[in-house]
Amino acid sequence: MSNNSGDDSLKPSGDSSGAGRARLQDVAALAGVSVKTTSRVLSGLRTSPGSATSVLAAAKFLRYRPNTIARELRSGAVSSGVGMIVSDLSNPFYSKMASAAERVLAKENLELFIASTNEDPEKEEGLVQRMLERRSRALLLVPSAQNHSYLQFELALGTNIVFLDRPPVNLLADSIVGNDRAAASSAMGALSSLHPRVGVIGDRDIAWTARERLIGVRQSPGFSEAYLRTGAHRAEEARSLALELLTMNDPPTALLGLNNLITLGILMALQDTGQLCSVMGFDDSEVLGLLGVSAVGVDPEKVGEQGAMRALARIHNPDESPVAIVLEMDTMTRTPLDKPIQVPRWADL
Amino acid sequence: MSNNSGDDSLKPSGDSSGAGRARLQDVAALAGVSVKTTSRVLSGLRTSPGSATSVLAAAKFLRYRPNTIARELRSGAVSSGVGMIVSDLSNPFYSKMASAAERVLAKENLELFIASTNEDPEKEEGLVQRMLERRSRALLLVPSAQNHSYLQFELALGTNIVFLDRPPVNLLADSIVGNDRAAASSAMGALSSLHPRVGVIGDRDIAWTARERLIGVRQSPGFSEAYLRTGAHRAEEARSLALELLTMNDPPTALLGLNNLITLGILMALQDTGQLCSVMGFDDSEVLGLLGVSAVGVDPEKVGEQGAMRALARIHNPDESPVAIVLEMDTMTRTPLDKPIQVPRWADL
DNA sequence: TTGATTTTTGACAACGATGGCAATAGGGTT
DNA sequence: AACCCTATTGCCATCGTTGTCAAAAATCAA
Repeated sequence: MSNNSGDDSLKPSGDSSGAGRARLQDVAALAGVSVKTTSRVLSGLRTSPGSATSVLAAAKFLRYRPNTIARELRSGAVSSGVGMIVSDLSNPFYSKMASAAERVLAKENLELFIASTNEDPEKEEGLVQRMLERRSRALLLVPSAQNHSYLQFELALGTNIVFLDRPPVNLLADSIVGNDRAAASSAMGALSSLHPRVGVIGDRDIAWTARERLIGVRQSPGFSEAYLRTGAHRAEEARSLALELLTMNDPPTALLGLNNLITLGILMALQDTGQLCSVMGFDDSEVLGLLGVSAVGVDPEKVGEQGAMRALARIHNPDESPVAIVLEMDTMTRTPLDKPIQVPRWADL
Repeated sequence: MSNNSGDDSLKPSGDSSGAGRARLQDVAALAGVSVKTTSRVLSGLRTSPGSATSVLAAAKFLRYRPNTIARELRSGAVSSGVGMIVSDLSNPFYSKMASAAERVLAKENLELFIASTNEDPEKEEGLVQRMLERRSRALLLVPSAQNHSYLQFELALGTNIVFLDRPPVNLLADSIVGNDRAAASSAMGALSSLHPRVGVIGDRDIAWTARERLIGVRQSPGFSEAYLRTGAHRAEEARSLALELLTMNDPPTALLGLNNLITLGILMALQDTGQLCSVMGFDDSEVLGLLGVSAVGVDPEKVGEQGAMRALARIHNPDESPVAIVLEMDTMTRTPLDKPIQVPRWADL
């Protein structure tokens, strides 16, 4: 009852670093009960009302905050965090994905660590390893690398890995992707049934989505290599490539942008030349909505949400076999595809 | 030398959960040295070449990965993660901020946890507490709450907290904010010197930035309450409010949007009515650039970057006194402010 | 060869929390 | 009053890693 006289191992004091924070032991000493009882009260297990009140009072007085690190170590060194690795967090496409995932995970009291590869495949494995060293409960991965066999061992160890937007290569794991190839094919088909010459601008072929879209476009009747330009990664690069196409002798009367930044570049080019041209783009956004540009793509929020749910499902039922979810891509038709897009040329004013 | 016969406490086996991962102890046993020597080799401390090679080989063979949780617990229960709490990760303004912070922190091998309050002040304290329970090295906070005295104690304990975009209330802590009031005032001044009637659309006054911008606008000569509408939080709400102003008997000839989503709503309204109207907006974005809308604001990447750097500085030198950095807001003039903005009315086609 | 010095090593204890289990206190029944 | 049964409690070990410190081994000088 009164072992609070002659205390010994109380070491918290005014150290400049993280010290000074109350530990369970400190709360126990103040409340006059054992550490274990304190732990029990704070985790809501059965205790006598007496110890409950004194422990709660002591905890409040000392502003006790449990130490997640210690708790996680004790309970099997499994973190309550989920790692997410995206290729570029500043791209709204991925940040929306991250946001949706965060929203889903927060409901289950799981936190989200985020890291960005900046499309550097070399960086991917390093970041993945760091997430694994943290013993994340799951990993949401927008892969940049071309080979994921390095994850085989982790997967066998029971790590939950979900691939977002792009499937794993040489690995059997959960994935949420869109049917990029078919969507690209049908977008190209729709445009080329209305236009004699359709220009296509594509990304560097680092990402799976970029490659799939290219394949789809090439498969479509009406496609011509002469009107294809690839290698654009930022909007500015796409702008130059679009200008190349638009200044040809027989310029295309429609342009297809194979991702959101590229489509932006196309619009900039149209603004530069003032040409009349239909446009269609991958990955919808506010700009496209406002300018009436038709778009095709998956909703990144849906990918993030489904990915997070997939991870939760796997956490709760680890022995399920991998599921590959393919989301249908929605086409949003705004300006009819035979009509040109108007981009205001404000710089002339 | 050969204590690998008659091993005892080796417990990793085919458990379905996180078990099965090699521990330092397993590597040590295989390499035939003590746990401590193993630890030393792996952290690059001086050892004999012999133990170094055998340990490294064993670690590689067993695919050993250090356990960050245990490591952090041992070294003072301080995490190598930095927490970031934003109001809305799906808003590009904040995701760019987060992206820039992540980039800076990654260079120092610090990870980033992200959580979103969705502008709910109630949620803020809970999320902050969870980050603190993780013993984050620092906290980057875009605050929603109106009072931060609850952080006084944490600050005294040596937690590094940096406020981003909005300053702390009732607390002395590092902050990186813009001079919203002055910028709003001068934007309003610029517009009203050219236009007889300037309409202003503002946010709900939950955020400090929203309140400051309103104050600035009100202080400016030429301001009229009759042409102010507030309470817009999403683009759609701003669109309705803008329509209200545009359908008045004496509609404004210029509109000022007090944040990025609002300005988007204004553009949608102009598209609806087809009216000629100048526009200026807070927080620059691609849409505004493409449509030639002038903008004023801080670069969110700069806020994120500076905030992260501030946190790093404080981690390295904890006894520094709090610094409040005020970033000048840049004005980006595109379409001259007396000229109307053209928003293509594609829906009529 | 001996002793002094340096290098390399391993036993042990910690970090802060929780699970297992035995000890104790409390309450009820005969 | 003696018993049993349950509710409550506290001791100890443990999670995986690293700091401390002293022992052991290797190196060097005389």
